[in-house]
Formats: sequence, C-alpha cells, structure tokens
Amino acid sequence: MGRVPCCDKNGLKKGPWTPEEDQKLIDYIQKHGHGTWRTLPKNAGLARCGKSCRLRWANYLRPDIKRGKFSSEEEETIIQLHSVLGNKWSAVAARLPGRTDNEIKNYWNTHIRKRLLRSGIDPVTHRPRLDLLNLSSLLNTVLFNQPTQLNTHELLNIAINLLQSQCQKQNLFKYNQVQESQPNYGHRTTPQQLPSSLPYNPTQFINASQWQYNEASSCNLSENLVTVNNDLSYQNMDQLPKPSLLYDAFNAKLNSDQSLYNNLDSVLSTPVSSVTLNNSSANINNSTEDEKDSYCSNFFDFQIPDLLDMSEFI
DNA sequence: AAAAGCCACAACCGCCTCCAG
DNA sequence: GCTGGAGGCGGTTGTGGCTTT
Repeated sequence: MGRVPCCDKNGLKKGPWTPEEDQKLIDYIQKHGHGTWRTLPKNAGLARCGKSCRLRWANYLRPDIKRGKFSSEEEETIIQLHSVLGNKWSAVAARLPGRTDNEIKNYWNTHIRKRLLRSGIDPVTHRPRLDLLNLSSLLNTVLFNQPTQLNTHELLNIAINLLQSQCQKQNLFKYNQVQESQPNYGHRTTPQQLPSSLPYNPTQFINASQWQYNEASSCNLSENLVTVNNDLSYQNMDQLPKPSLLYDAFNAKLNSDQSLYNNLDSVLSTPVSSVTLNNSSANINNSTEDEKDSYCSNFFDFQIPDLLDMSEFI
C-alpha cells in the first residue's frame, strides 16, 4: 500500500509560487509563526500542502537568506566541507550562514561539480581521476596552476607511467623517432647518460643543484588502486622539478624492463578508481602566492608546445 | 527569425528519522 | 515495543530563459 501522502493533494496547487501566495505565507508566519506546517496552509488561506509551504519558506522566503552569487570563499568552503561531509547538504548549509541546503546542492551540481570534473578531480572522492588522465591534461594542471591534490612530482610520475603504458600498448612510439624529432630541450641530459634500471626512481634523474628530495617517493600499483607514497618534502619551491625531466625520464623508461610495462599495461587497462596519497604536505596548494608564482615561472621558461606535442604519440 | 539545445534553479517526490501517544 | 504523523533530507524533475545553430 505504501505510505499515506503527507497531505491530501486533491485540489492543492503545485508548481511555481505567485507573489500573492508568497505574501500570504510571509504575513501568516510573521504574525503567528509557522507552527504545525500541516495546518498552516488552511489557516493562512493557501491551497498548498504544508510541505510545499515549509520548503518555500525555508528555501526562499526566510528573511535571513543571503541571495546572489556565491563568493570564491564560499565556493572553497563548500568544496572543503563536501570533501569531509559528502552530500550532507544540510550539514554543509549549517556552516554557511544565509545559504540553504537546496541552494548549495544546486550550486554544487551546476557549477562546482562540473569545474572539478574539468580539472580531472573526481567530485565524489575529491581525488584525481586517473582513468581520465592523459599527458596534456596533467601538464595543463601543472602549468596553469589549476587546483589539484597531486604535487608536481606526483603528476610527472603518473604521467610517465600512463604515457609509457599506452605507448607500449599501442606500439606507436618509437624511441628513435623521438630522439630524432626533438629539438634541444635545454637542460635535458641525453638518454645514454640516464640509468635504465627499474623501478623508476626520480632521484636518478635529479640534478642536485636544481631540486632535491629528503626521501624518494614511490608509486605502487595494485588492481584498480594506485597508491602514491609521498614521503618527500621539498627544500623550497625553486627546487621543484622542471618538465624537461619528464622527457629525460620518459626516454630512460623506453630502454627499460619490458616486464614492468607489461604489468603496468595490465593494471592500467582497467579504469583506476582511486588514488591514495600519504603525507601530502608538499602540495603546492599549501604554498604562498609568491611561491606559486616562482614555481610557475620556472615552467613557462620551458618549451611548452614541444612538450605537449609528445602527447600526440599516444 | 525560428528551432533546438543547454543551463540554472525552484519545486517536487519519496524515503528516512524522530517522537508522541 | 509499536504505530503513525511531522519534519527533514537528498535526488530528481519541470520550466523558463539564454545561447547556439
């Protein structure tokens, strides 16, 4: 049989509220308070159900509602709260004075969720969507300083793994072709000078005068989960890696153990569902604006189009 | 200029929890 | 302890306005 409806809907109006209805509801509540919502419509002379009245009041007519565009601060607050509370819109709204759960929910679905997706962030887990990542989007994230939960090294590391895996799978990328087609990449060391042992360890490609780690990081793959152990911390932002090192590392990996790539290939052939980051204290989002500026200027010195062209080999 | 598509958001629906009787 | 009503909540839909074709 199901549940009895909250009110008798025969003859009750639905749809958008008219200004006259709004005024009746406001006048009644200001005079008597809302009391029992079920009996309010009749007392206020409204042909609506109590539930409709309650929603109209709570989401639109309440005097303490702040209307208008969400500020960037409010947007950031919503994202942070959502990462902790999930779709508990009423709980999120309780921490944003003047905003209703319905308004926040709508704003999330129409604006924030889409923005996160465009940035490669899963709006449910607030983690990068590795199943959608490719080299150019990764680099765009780094180069244009878009919000991300991965730091530069992690992005480069994953980009290398993904790119290599896909190149191996499709057999479209030939080492010699790259070597011949690439112009001078500034500080890039030649592939012959790079070690070919695996697993890939980024510290092997580091010029100590440019950047350094306290500890090396690692990237573990198992079934649908990628775990990036971020046990490193940067001495300062100027010591972050330059994208040219991606090319170096990439070349080095092309000479490396096939078995690892076969393993990567099998792992990455199924969509990766999530990423677990440990100790992400080096996240650039925690940096000051000056540090970010310095950090970005390093990248814009690099030949971005040439690097991005590498994605065409995928 | 008209039709189609897209977007934002108010409003609705159904399920859940709480609590009084 | 059980029942049912009231309110709360989150997902979804309807619709009007704007943009694109």
